[in-house]
Amino acid sequence: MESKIDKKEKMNVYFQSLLRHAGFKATPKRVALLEVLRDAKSPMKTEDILEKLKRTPLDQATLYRALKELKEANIVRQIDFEHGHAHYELVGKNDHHHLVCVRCGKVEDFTGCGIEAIVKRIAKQSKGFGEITRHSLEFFGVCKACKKKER
Amino acid sequence: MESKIDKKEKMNVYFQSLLRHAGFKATPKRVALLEVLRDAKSPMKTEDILEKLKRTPLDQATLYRALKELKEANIVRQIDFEHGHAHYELVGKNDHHHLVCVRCGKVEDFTGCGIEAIVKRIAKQSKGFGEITRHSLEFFGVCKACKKKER
DNA sequence: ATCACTGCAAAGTCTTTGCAGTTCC
DNA sequence: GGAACTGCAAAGACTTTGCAGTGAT
Repeated sequence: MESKIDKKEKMNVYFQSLLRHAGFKATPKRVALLEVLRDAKSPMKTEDILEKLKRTPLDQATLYRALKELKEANIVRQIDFEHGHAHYELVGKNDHHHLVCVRCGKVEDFTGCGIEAIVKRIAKQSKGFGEITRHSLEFFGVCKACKKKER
Repeated sequence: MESKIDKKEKMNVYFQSLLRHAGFKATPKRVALLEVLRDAKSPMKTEDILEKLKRTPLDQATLYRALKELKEANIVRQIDFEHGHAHYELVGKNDHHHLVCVRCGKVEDFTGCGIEAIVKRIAKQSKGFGEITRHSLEFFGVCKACKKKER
């Protein structure tokens, strides 16, 4: 179990340095926030982030401010699952999207979608845009569990 | 100019029949709403829809209710440009997405992105999802006009 | 010591709901 | 006539802002 502790410690240092390099102060709360996002299995909504941070309570205003700045620094990504509120995840690999169940909200990751070629083609074909920096791509459907309950 | 009038008249009839076939009543307000969306050059926010409908004033609650039902009937599509509010457009061709300028909000259409192959592959590879009904795909960048103003 | 960060309370924006009255079929 | 639609007012959900105090470098 020592290795697990070590890992967490190392990650703290990593997040501290990540924050400092982006021009932020490496406060315990921001490090804790990044740890929560790191440990999430899918993008989180603010309510769940605050719940997870109950040991280092964080004000919602502070959370929203931190998330906004982390987004601008490209450390955190905001995602819209059409649930009426935003979800957030750490920026990791780029080619990484989601399948969302429209019934139960379940989210499954999908990597390697190979959309880069499309992005390149669009950038070339577009008359008004010279630069495409980012794209949103989420898939919506019905998961097998919900499909089963159908009848 | 008569042909233009004819077209509008025909479209009224078309929208009326569209509404009725979907199980709605073909009220003048709903037809007018669909006409506004039809005439839009890019997806509209509710504020602009209400402004366009000033000749047949529509309550915002009624608008939101109508849009919700039209979405469920797959007559209207809701789109997220990350502007803090939803945009709506008529469902037309399916393979149709947008380039959004993150500075000025300008929207350019893009057709023929060819994502169907990706969707098929994802549906096949996914363990938990048997059915993918829809996807969101928007591109964000900086338009040439904003790029010019940069220095 | 300074400037970023934080909490608290309030406000802001977009969207939804309850209910009574109206309109379409 | 009845179910769907509408307007009005209020509430609800999510997010942002102002300001005074705290903490990291």
